[in-house]
Amino acid sequence: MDVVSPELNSLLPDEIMDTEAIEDVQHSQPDRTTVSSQPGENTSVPMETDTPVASENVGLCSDVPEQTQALTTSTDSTLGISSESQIPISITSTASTLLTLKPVLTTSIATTKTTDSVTGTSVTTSGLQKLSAPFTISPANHQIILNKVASAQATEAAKSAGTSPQVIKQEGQKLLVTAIGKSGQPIVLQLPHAGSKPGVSQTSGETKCQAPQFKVVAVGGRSELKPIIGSAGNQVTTLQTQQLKTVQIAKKTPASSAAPIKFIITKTVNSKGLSPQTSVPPVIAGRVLTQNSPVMPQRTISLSETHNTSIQSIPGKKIAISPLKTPSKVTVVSVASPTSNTSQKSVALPVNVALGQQILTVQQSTSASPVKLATSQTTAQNIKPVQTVGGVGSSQFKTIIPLAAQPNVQQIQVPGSRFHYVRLVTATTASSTGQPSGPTTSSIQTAKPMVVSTGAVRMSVPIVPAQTMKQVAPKPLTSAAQVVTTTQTQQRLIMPATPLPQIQPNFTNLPPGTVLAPAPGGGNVGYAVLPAQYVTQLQQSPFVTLASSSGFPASTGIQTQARLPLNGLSTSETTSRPRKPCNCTKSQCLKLYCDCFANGEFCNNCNCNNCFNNLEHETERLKAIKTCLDRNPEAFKPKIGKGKEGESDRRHSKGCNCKRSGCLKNYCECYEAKIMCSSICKCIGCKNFEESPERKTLMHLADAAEVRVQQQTAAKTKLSSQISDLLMRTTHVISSGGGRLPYTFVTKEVLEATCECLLEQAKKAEQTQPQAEAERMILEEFGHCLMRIISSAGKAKADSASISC
DNA sequence: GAGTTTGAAACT
DNA sequence: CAGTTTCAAACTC
Repeated sequence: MDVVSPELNSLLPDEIMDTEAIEDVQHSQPDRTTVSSQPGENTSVPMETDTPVASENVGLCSDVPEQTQALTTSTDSTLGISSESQIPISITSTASTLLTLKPVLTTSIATTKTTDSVTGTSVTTSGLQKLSAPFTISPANHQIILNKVASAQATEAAKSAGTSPQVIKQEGQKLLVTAIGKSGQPIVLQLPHAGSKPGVSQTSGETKCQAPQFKVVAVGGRSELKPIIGSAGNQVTTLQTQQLKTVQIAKKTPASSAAPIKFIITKTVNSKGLSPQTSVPPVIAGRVLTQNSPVMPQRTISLSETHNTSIQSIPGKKIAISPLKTPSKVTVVSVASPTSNTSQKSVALPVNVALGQQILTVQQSTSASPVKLATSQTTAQNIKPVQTVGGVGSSQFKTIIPLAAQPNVQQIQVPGSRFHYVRLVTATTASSTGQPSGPTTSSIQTAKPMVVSTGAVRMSVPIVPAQTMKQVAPKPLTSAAQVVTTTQTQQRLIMPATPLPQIQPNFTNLPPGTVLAPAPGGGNVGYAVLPAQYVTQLQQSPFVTLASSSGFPASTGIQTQARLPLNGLSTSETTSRPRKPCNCTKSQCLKLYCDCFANGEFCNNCNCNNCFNNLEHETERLKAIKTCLDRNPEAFKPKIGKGKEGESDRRHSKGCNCKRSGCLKNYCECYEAKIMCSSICKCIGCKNFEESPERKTLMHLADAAEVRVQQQTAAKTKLSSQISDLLMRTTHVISSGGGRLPYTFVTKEVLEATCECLLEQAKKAEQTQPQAEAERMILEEFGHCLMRIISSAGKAKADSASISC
């Protein structure tokens, strides 16, 4: 995948490549630089859909009106992140994050330049949420460490970097990082060195020469650093991931110092070229539809649409995604790579999050692009690995995405991708259109499919105003892209963010499917946590689906397809074992008694009564979640996690309390998770330990039973195959006529004739004595009849053959 | 399938 | 924190 070169950018239509759209926010809206956006501020402008051009690039742009959250390097070289004591950073991660940036690659960062001085590179992420996650900055190393969960780790990391950790709180500086990474994957934003002072203080000339930089370092693994360096001089250095995925920040060189700095962040995701084996070409989501006018209805533009042809026609499959005439909007692109081997994986879809004012463009690029990629991890800045981000041992895929003021979330599902993409939709906008949307509505205001061309995979993403989105069937696209609309029932995957000010929990504790609104006065940000099963759906479904925020039918199959790692089991383990439907009768599925609820899933195809664990009872559900979290902040974390440091085995986080089962029945959570009890268990009469003879016996029995089952299954399969094969042959023979079996000639007429012959013979035999002789005569006659039948059959076969010849 | 057992979750 | 109750899954018949 090529990165659009500056030259090429200049040739591109402004609406596409105009990086100026990523404008100097401070200039135009200086007062917006603070994070705290007032509620309702964003609501007027709906987020547009981005439609990527069919290419290997992934671009995602989301615009958030009036809300700028930019992290800029200040003149004093301190990093500030803005407003309200909390840094607007959204980090999503859990052990398995939906929008997951693979350990290696990871970070999707929306950056935009905020200062017109330009030199300073500012990293802006938009729409961010409150930073509940610890955020530390290491001035010495010019690093910002974002930690999702505990700050202790961040602190340590900062210390390891040689500096004391700092909390960034600087007015006017906002940082949005939409980084979705696995837990344990810290994201480090590396700032320009203090000495270089790339910030506002620099002159334009300095800008050009010195190339103010901002570095985004995504730490994929605990030990991996993925720094991304963006410079003003059209050069971006990216530490490439093992998967050859690159995050690039292309910056259009300003013609003059006065010109705003434009950034294009390009990230190569599963680029075809890089992963030729990939069966599914990378997805490009490319084009972000932004609206300048608050009243504009949402639009989804298909990638195949003609207005994108300019992009598509670009050789090298270069995609330039830029804010469409929305200078002050930010598109946050989340690009993640699912697994370490994900270079093989096909699809990465940009996340379109309606958050900031600035648009970040993500593109795939190749080495040929103006963006330079550096594979060396030893960048000028010492990047210290930081602690994990996200819940430890969290096995659930969760994505937390900042939401706009009155956000509604639409989910984008990408086949073949483990990422979940969420589109946030301002509800008020939808209502402002005055057009109620209904099922199968295809109007622009109500539902317009976004098509993402992924090469072999095409996705149709209906985007519908959240509040009016009820059972909106995806509209088939008739564009040249030949997008096929899924016939699958529209699924609502994410709950609209409703005010839930009290909830300021650790994000990792939130169950998937939860959208949390910001605390009062905390700004227009909310959080969306997406269930992991969506990922599965992404992988299974050839389409991209945007989830509506309401009217989620219980019949949809999402919940039953849950693939969340359960009880510490790997995803693969759970993949083959769909979660059982619950049978709750009294809890309304809003207590942890309910497995669905406990796993952060909506009930679906369950047998529960009076179920409130669905989108139709969002309020109740959110309250229940809050209650659970109040009671136990770890309530939604996986119970099975890593043991103590150095222990490789999984173990129950709390331990069991079994008294009668000997911990050898599924009543025991340890046993159920196929792990042994540990010292933290309070069980009585435990037999679930390594040397336990009972346990060994049980295991042997279980193994034997499993083997038996497998054998039986294999036998059944084989038998079935043989029968099927036999039937196939028979059918073929019969249908061909050449091999008709004799019995097929025993027609009714033949039968009657035979019977007549036998009766006649019997009459004759009656006159014959003894009886044995009579029977012999009848049997002989029967033999003759059979011979005649067979003879006739043979003759017919011969005739048939001769005819066919 | 109904009834029992079990232990986590919820409650006091 | 401990004891009790509630709950739904696991289990038995």
